[in-house]
Formats: sequence, structure tokens, C-alpha cells
Amino acid sequence: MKELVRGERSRRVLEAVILEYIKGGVPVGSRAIAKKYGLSVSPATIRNVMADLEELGLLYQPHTSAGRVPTELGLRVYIDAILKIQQLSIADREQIRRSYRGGVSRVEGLLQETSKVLSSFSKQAGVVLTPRLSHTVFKRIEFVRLRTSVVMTILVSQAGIVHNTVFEIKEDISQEELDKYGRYLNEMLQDLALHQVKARLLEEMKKEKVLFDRLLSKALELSQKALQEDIENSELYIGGRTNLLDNPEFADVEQMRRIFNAFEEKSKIIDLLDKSMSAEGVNIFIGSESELLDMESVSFITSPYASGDEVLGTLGVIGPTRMDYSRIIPLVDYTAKLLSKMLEDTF
Amino acid sequence: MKELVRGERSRRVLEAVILEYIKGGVPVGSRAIAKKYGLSVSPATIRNVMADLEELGLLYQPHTSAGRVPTELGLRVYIDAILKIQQLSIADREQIRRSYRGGVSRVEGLLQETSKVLSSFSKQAGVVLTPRLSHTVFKRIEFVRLRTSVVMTILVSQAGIVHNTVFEIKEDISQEELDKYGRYLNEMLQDLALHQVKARLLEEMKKEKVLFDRLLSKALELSQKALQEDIENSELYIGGRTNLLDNPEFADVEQMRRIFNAFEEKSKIIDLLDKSMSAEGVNIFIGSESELLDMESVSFITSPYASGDEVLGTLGVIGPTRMDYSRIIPLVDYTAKLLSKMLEDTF
DNA sequence: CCTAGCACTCGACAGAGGCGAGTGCTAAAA
DNA sequence: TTTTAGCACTCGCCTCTGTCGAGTGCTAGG
Repeated sequence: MKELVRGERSRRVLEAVILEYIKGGVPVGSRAIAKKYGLSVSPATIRNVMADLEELGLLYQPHTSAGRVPTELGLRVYIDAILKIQQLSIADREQIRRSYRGGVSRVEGLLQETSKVLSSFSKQAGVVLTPRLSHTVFKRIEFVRLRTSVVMTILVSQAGIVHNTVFEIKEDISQEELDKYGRYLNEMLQDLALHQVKARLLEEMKKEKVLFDRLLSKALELSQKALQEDIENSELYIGGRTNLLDNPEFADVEQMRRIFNAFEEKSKIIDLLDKSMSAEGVNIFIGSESELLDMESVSFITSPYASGDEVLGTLGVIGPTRMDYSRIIPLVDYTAKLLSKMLEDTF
Repeated sequence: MKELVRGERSRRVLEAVILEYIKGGVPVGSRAIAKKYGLSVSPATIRNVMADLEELGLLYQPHTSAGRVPTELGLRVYIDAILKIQQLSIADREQIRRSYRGGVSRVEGLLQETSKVLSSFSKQAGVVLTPRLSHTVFKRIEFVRLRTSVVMTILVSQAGIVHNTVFEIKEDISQEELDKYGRYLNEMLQDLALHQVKARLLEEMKKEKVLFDRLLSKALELSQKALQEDIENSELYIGGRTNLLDNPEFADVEQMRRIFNAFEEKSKIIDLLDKSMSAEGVNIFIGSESELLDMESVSFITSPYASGDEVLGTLGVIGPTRMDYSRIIPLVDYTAKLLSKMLEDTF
């Protein structure tokens, strides 16, 4: 990448255009740069440099005689080759930690809170993808007889995530019997990853002694049912949607609608976050890079979070491509680490 | 109310203005009404009637020489005295029932689905307020030892609502012991309303034999903790926010922001829905009637839903004051009844 | 290689004018 | 007394026009 922008001056100019554009949101002209960014050259020179940068595809003009605006490629180069990512200041970190103050007592609550923290510090929308159940470690299963022939299964994972399913069964089963199933299964499945649990259950069902033990086979059947359900799905928490309304580029209602539709659908965003789950550290998708088509002019900054050495989910910030990367990248990074730590400590 | 609009003709004109306004969203003039609504009188006559209605505060003119627009009071009178609320057609009902097809296996899922159904049929936003835990009947409590000194409490209500809390305790307790607590409490609290549970626990703790039984007192203490948490809170599911973006009156971004802020905050809307929980049948709040100030030009149509004879929560539709009440009122009514039935049948 | 100067482009904004929908009022008809 | 026709008037909306200014590209000279 770096070779794209050869001279030191070119780099300075590109940076200046981007910084100024991020600040103001309007095309930036040669004069403004010459004045504000101590490159002691005249506007005319800047213009020449800008023309070069445009030829490289890093800037473009909305129309003749307007200033320049960075392209996606321009932003990419800026982030990869120019931007020096700094640590979050001590004060900022302190403030983030403090905004979690009201002791959170459920994983779900903690994740939701995190989406709000992300949004309020970034002034954009914050998202947190919850762990897939199938990626977590089995802790406990419990059956509750809600009423005749209706049973609820409650599944708890090591990380403290709770999932329930209600279903009808053909014949009624007493709570006492259900409790027995529970004890049996809890014994058997201890410490298995949930995606292994399914296999284990099948395997177990094949054993001869099980075939002849009605109790056991019933227990296995029930838990099978519970697991068939959506353990592959993730939930998505979105905080601070309204922050996006403050971005002038979304004054255009059509743009806005697209984004809010994506928020409503969720699946596209979940897919994207899912992808970046396997990546290490902070990921950045600028505009169309996210391949959520009709989503140009929106950027994602994401990072996976974990508990122990197990990656659980992804969190991030969604905002216009014109957002303050230098602030938000470390924010996302730090928040992911903080959340990981909190999950590890408490759950 | 009825005496406000004396003549048959006045009523017809008011109705015509409102229908036309709901359809088009623009001020409606005398000529349009004279033509389209077979009142065989001339526009001039209509104008006189309209002037009367304006004096009564049922219509108003945005500016001289514009058509008339109904006021909140006008809509109120229309809904109370003129609108004949019809049953939903068989076909509509069928279609609503069918849109629930994908067998829903959790109460939470069912409620969320309902918010989507409401929104898609009304073309506005649909909301469903989840039951307050404190209003439901105790079914089961369960303690899970997540790791040293960290315990999760899982609470299940008769209606199939699951709630969990995680907290640290001073001294570690083995899972076996926790199970004992569970059995003890499940015995004791069977079939109590949750808001009674708290009192019952306190009462129980005072008994002498408990004071000397470490196991029991520990169990009671734990469950106390679990209940202190947010059992008074409700969750709010909102579906179809983006539908609101299609309403031309919200092209004004400022309006939009207010509504989406309310969606984000939720608490105001929850309060409102909470209020209408005690009311019977369909409730309608027009514009400023909702007392969510800065929310004029937004109407709520709500109805409580129940399981058995126990009112659980409220659902409804949020849209511009200019919405199709004649369609949406029966929709909300029917959906509430359908949801009640489903909750009763399955959970 | 840089800069000063200059002509040119184009969006934003403001004002003028015409159009049309809709009104209120008055006087005549029913 | 009620309804209607006619008419003058109001006012928002749209279009057209001209001006302003920011910003450019190009050229010639330092």
C-alpha cells in the first residue's frame, strides 16, 4: 500500500484532507489545507498534489470546482499507512470503566450495556453480537414441567448464558422424573462444548443399555429436541441508533432508511460481525468493503471479545465512513478487552 | 361528546375530512369533499359547515387559504362518536394467524414475533410490553454454581418466562447444596404470585427453626438476592420502526429523531403501556393525550393481553396521528386476543 | 519545481413572478 | 331560513433568474 503515496508531502496532504473532511463533512479545498496544516506551500501547489492523489483514486471531486473528498481507497490508505493508532488516554479508560458502574448481574445485561457504552463514546451506533450458544461450554440442563405435556428446557453455559425452549411432548412426564433426566444429563455432559453435546447425545443413544432403559432414552430424546433449536443463532444488541441521525450525511432519508432497515433485519450485520469473529484484533470495513451492498458510506469497526481463550462474539461501532477513526479504533479495541476481562472475572 | 357535533351533515363532513386526510396527508378542501363524498351540496355549503367545525375546535387551517386538517379533538370525536369499529375480516384473521406459523418455542420469541406481526399489518411500528416478573406466578427456582463463589439463580414463572441473575457470594457453596436449596424453595413457593414471594421469604426467615438451620437461612438469603433484582422491570419489543420512515409527516428529521429517541429510551413508552395495562380492551392515545410530551403527532393504540384471567402485558401500534384507525383498532384488538390465546394454550 | 495570476465552473442563495388551490363574503335563488 | 353561485383575495409552491463566492485548472514567470 505504502508505495501508493510516495512523497512525504502527498501523505501530509492526504492526511490533511481526510482530517478536515472528518471534521467538517464538506469537500475540502486547497486553500484551507495550505492555511491550517503548516505545509508552507501555496494553495496552487496543494492543488497539484491533490490532482495527483485524485489520479491515484484516493480523492475525488463531487463536481468541478468543488473541493476534494477522500474515496474509500483513500481512507483505507490513510488507516493502513498514515494513521498512528494511539492508546486511549488513562482518563478515557477510567471513564469507560466507570460507565459500567451499576453492577451488571446478567451476561445479557452486560452485553447490552456494552453496546450503549460503545455508542455513547463514539457518538455513533454500538453493536454487540452475543455468543452463539454452540460455541460455549455446557454447564447445566434443567427440565421444568410447565403444565400437562408441556416442558421447558433450560440450558446454561459456562459463560453464564441461559437459553430456554418450550415444547409439547406426547405423554405427560412428572417433574420428579424430569429432575432425574436432568441429573443424568448434567453428569454426562459436564464440560463439553455445546457443539459436541449433540454428537455425544447421538452416540449415547446408540448404546445398548440405553435402548433398553426407557428413562435414559427419554432423557436423551428431550435434550435432543432442546438442542435442535436455535443454538446456532446469535442475538445482536444495538445501542445508540439515534446518534446516527446527527450525522449530516444521513440527512438524506433514503440512506437512513437503508441503515435502519439493516438494523431491523439484523441478519446482514450479524453475518458481517460473524466473519470478523475469527480475525484477530480490530477489523475495519470501509463503505462497500463490508459487502453489505447498498451500504456504502457506512463503516464498521469491530473487534472480537473472549472469555479465557475462547472467542465468544464480536462488538463494534457502526457509523458513516466519515468518522473519527483515530478515536474509535482504540475505543473498540479497549472495550473488547475490557468486556473480555469482565466476562472472565465474573462469569 | 356526541352533542359537540350536532347535525348529521356536520358529522358527515367531519368524517369526510378525516378520511380524506388519513388517505392523503394533506389539508383537504371543500371541493374535494363535495365531489367524493355523496353529500349532494355545493362546496360553498361545505365551507360553511367546515367553518362551524373549526369554531368547535375539531378542524383547523394551517394557514389562510389552505384546506382543513383535523385537530386531536376532531380525531377523538371521530373515534368516539362516528367511527364504527368493525371486526377484522376472516381473511385478515387467517393471515395474521398464519404469519405466526414457524412454531414459536419461547415466550420471548412469541412476543417479539407479535411486535413484528403488528407492525407489518399496520404498516406502522408494533410494540409489545413483556410481563413484569412480579406479576407472574412462581413456578421454579434453580441455583447453578458457575464457579467458585459465583452463583446463578434461574427463576421460571408459570407463564414460561425465564429470568436469571448472577452474583458473587462470600463463601463457596457446592452444587449439591445449591440443589438442596432449590428443592426446599420450590416446595415452599409453589403457586405463589411473585410479588408475594418476597413477603413470604421474609416471613419465613423470621421463624425460629430457620434461624437455627444454616441451610435454610442460606437458601432464603440467596433467593432474596435474586428477587431484589429487576423483577419490577418490563422489557419492550419494538418491531417495524422503519415503517415510520414512510410516513410523509416524519420527513422532518426532528420529529423522527424524537420518536427514535423514545424507542431508544423505552422507559417513557413502557410507562405509557403500563398505564393502559389496567384498562379494559383497546386504548387510544391521540397526540398529546399520551402526555409523552414532545410527542404530538404520534398516536398509540394499545390493548392488554393476558393468560387465563391474569393480565400479563400490553401490546399496541405506534404511528402518526394520521393513521388508519378503522383498520388498526380491530387489528390491535384481535392480536391481543390471539396472543392471549396462544399463551394460554402453549404455556 | 513552485507560485502568482487569471479565467472559468458550479452550487448555494435570494428575490420575482406566475400558478392554483382554497378560502370568506355577499347577494341572489330556493 | 338555508343553500348556492360568483368573485376577490390569500398564500404556499414552483420556476426562473441573477449574483456571490469558493474552488479549480492552466499558464507563464520566478
